[in-house]
Amino acid sequence: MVSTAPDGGPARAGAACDAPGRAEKLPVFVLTGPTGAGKSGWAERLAEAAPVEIVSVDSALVYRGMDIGSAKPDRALRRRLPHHLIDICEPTDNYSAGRFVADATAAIEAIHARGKVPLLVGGTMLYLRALLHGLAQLPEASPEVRRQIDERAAREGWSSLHAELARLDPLAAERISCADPQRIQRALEVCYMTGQPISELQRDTVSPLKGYPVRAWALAPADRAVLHRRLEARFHTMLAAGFLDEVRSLRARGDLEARHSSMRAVGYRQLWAHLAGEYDLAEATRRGITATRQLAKRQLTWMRSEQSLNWLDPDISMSQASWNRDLSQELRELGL
RNA sequence: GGCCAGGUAGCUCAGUUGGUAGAGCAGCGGACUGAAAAUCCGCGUGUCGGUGGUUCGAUUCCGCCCCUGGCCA
Repeated sequence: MVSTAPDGGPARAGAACDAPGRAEKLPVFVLTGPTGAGKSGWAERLAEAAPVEIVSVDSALVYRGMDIGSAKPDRALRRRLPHHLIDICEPTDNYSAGRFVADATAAIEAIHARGKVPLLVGGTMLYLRALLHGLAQLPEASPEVRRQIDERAAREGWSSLHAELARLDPLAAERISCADPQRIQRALEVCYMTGQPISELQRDTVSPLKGYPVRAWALAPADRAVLHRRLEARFHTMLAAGFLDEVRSLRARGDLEARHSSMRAVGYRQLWAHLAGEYDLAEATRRGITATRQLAKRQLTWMRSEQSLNWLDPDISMSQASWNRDLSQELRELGL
């Protein structure tokens, strides 16, 4: 039995919001949406007008040195308006949903303690769901256990490991495809480390945000073709801004490899492969744009299943202004 | 102008000894609990370039025409 990480569970989440003299908990705002929809710009405008601080919900922005290809808000902007959970680890690290929940919960509490409202901005939907709906108390990834599982997979094949999972945790095996190595590995890892089936451990989870009034919006063009055009243009803009050099210097560090999860991010992965000689720049560009579209599509699938979202179309003029006005008004009524 | 090779899904192509066709990619939908910008699952009707002929039946065989690429003039 392995002890779970001190993730800051539900018990801790309640404490910081009991700001002195305030009976009601301060709200948490969420602005999500597919990549390229314009979330950052909207968040920036609101943060200029209202007492909110931005908390990034993004699995790529956490990494230092990944700026252009991740469309990271620049330093000047971050100096002017506080942003949290950006540049908090090295691209050689493996950041995770568990670390995000801990970090985001701490950031939210700190912002509330300052008498401000956190504005969660980003499109990493696993992270957002983990925050909104909770994450089970599970052990962190163990490189050693994963290495052993990988070795067995190389010898016996993943279907054999899926069969083992079916013995140890029939429920999980039923949910997980025998062609999905990543989930088979994780489920087995948890079984080995805790002696319990992951499906059992996942059974009851509590949101770290339980008790906070949450207001959530999704920013997305109603027309998918509009988003596609924007994503293609943005990829070319990134290249013109030095994206390829950025990836070149990440490779030049010498300690990063294609297998690191940071280097599997959209765009980085394809430019890395190009620099490794797998295909030319035109092909890398084509593939990068395709991968971006596919990412946006997967994000939208998550968002459709999230009931609490209010949908906004960035192309309807004046809607941003009225959104700003409404929220600023709401915050004034809270005495902020 | 002549010869050759092609013209089949948005793209690259396979195939039908004549019974109106299927892969990869793209796209679309879905799943998702410490790698999540990850990892997986599902979805294939398209005048088979046009037109005439042979045939019960033509995308398939034959004639003519159009388009693309190559070679020769």
